[in-house]
Amino acid sequence: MYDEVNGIGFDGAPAGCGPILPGPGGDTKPLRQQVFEYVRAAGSAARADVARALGISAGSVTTLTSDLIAVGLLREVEGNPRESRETNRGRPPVALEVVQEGRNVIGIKLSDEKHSAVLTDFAGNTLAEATLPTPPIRKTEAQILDEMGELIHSLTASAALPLAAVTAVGIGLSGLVDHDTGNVPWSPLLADRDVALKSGFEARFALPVHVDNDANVLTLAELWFGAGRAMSDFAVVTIEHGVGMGLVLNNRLFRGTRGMGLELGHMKVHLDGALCRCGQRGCLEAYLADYALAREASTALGRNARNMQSPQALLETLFGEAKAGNQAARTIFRRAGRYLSLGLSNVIQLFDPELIILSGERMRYDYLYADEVLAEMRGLMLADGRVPCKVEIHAWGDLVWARGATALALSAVTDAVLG
Amino acid sequence: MYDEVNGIGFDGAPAGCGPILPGPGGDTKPLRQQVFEYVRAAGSAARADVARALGISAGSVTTLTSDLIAVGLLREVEGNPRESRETNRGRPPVALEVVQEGRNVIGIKLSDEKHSAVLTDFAGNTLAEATLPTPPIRKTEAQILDEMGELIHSLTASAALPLAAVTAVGIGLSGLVDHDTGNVPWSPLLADRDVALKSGFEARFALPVHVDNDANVLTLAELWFGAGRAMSDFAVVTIEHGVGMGLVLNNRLFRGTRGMGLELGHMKVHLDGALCRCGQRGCLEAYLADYALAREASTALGRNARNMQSPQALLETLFGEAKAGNQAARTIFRRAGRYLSLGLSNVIQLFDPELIILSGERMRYDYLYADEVLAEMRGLMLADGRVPCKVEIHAWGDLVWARGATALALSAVTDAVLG
DNA sequence: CAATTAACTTCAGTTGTCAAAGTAAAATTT
DNA sequence: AAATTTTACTTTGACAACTGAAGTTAATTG
Repeated sequence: MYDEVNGIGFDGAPAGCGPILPGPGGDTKPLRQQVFEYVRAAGSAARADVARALGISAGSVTTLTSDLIAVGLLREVEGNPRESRETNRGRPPVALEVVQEGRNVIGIKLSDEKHSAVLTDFAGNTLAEATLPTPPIRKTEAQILDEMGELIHSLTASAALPLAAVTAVGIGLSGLVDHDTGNVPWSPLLADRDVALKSGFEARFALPVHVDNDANVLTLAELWFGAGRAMSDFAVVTIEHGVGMGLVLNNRLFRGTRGMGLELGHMKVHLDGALCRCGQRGCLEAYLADYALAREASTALGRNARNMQSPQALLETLFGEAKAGNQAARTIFRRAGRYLSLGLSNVIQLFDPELIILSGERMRYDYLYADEVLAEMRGLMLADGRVPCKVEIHAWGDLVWARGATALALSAVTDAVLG
Repeated sequence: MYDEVNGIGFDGAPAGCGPILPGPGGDTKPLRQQVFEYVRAAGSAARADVARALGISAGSVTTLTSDLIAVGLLREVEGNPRESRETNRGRPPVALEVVQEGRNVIGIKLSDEKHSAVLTDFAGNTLAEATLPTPPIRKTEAQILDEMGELIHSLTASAALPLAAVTAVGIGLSGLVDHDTGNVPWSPLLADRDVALKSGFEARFALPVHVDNDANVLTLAELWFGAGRAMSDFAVVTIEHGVGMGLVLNNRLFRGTRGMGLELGHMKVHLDGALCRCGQRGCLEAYLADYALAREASTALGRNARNMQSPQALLETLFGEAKAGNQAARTIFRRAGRYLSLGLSNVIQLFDPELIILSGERMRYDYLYADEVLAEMRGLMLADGRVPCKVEIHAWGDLVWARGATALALSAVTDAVLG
């Protein structure tokens, strides 16, 4: 267990030095795809803009775009050229845009009380939205597939599109989700373990599907449609029934090296601390998630186990009491806030992102994100010589999560069509 | 502070969707450099090996290698072809190797009691080693430069090389180090803040220099010369005077998005916990670093402030007592061990690496890495559906850290020569 | 109106890469 | 000993991607 100083591996065989890289080099996207993605990201862009942005010659852009136009992926925009440009001189640019018709995708966010879904076109425009209330019980794979079937049906109906017009589907749900295989080893929404959601879905609907953790899906929403679009590195922290996290490194979603990291909710913040629903002690979630607050609430509000309300309602009551000045209730939120500060400071200390986005329904309890909490968070960091990390609160609803799930499908379809 | 559901940015202007990527696309190294680096990584390799490994045609390899040979970066190896191959048939391969002469680099690891340095050639072979004892006091920039001057002199002298034969220098030291600018906002080794070490060094020695945090430098040692060579993602945790961490993601050192992340030592593991030398409370370091153990040691051993030994000696005494069965001493190590478990489980929970390497002088106190600690660490993780992360102990000496610093210089020189 | 400016197109030329054919050097078989 | 097989390497022609320069188009400006 204990290697000597200058042990094996450093002065052993003269087998060269430097990292041993596997297979062929990096994964740069082909220029054709870069052009397409630039145009989609910009909404619309002239060929000259593309050339400048990607640093390639104007000639190349002509070749690439004429190909993309021929294949029906891009088209020239009629009218209003040179809309908001500083100079009005010279030949007016011809804007290009994505042909959004024909390739539509669906994004679904599964929750315990209601599911949400969005249908968008290939340019990311929302065509239809749908929600479906659902009993807050753990479900079988068949039940979840039924519910998703309903959502898909109501989306296609309200957009007046046949199912065949949908190219791919993205799904986000909480729990441990293996994005690569589409398996769900464990989820609070599902009664069974190790559900092969991807293959089950594809067998049922004959549609390619991509599954991911809900925190990742929300992070994609920020990366594709929100504040993260212009930012190469940021973190998203969600507080809902549990505590989740998503991370973007170098403009790409980081999923952990083996596909399932970033379990912020189960980061330990106290040795032998509060009991978490995962069975361990001292998890951040055990101080912050709604069940953690709820179990303290029943003590603070003097309610016994018999006249128990739903955790949801209990929290609302607790929040009301705290607002009204109930000291016991206040301290519950106060402590949760301090643990949130601690968790966030650890995220910054370890990942050093440009921005942290706080999200989730629970962010409505403003005790949690009071300026006090943010100040405390900054106090818990080594500030030496670093620009303080920005923090934003985005208490967006489930439809934004569903939107993020479309990004999952959108990028997969893009890769498939342009690869 | 509170944005409405479906707030700004998600349904605002129709400005397209998807990440807005900056400048031109990804950073794939040119094939010529890939060939060179493959040969260096392999120690020596035939053209056919290169073709197979990089997945390019034999013709391309001929072109690229003949160019690299012409420029004097590679050469054919005389004699012993086909050394250890399964088949002996066919035309024997001609091995290629890096021309190691002519481009030498120096790596320096600065510490508080002794500095270490290594001189290597362009193939990473050690040509000379040097160490320099130094008083354990904070020094000015001039003093540190003087000391490095001594090291450089003794290295070049013992390798019988002129200073002009050294192409670049890498330096690793503890503290906050900005790798990009070469500034040191704070270091326990330096009396001043915001020392511009890179520019000071280059002004004095007229040699390009690259500075980094010592944990990063050790991580590079593992990536270039050690266990991490064949691994794309791993973490290194060091316990010395403080607690440090390095992380490799996708075969590359991850420095945090703004160049200074990964402060594992100041990850908070306890709200309002033990006082850390950074002035805050509850840092991991405050339970694990030698000063943390030392301050408990003086209590446990019944020594008062007057007959204080050096922290180093105090720790040795404490370790001896614990080995001998002193319960108070044992509990000190025991608790430190539990906090180590906690810190490691958090690293795994967040980054999900393939391997964690524990390193640093303090790893000799086997209480810290007893199987008990590792078992405890595993107990603190969500194990669901994941392969447990391997843990290795590498208690290597400072010369290995210095070796890692050469990697800093080596990769910079390689990029410069082959870009 | 011509001059200017900027967007876009065309096209010859360079570069990087491959596939296939050819050459080289060994072991193995006949 | 000669022929065959096997593997390594080189050469060559072809192709695709991209550039840079020249040319075309479409607007504004004076």
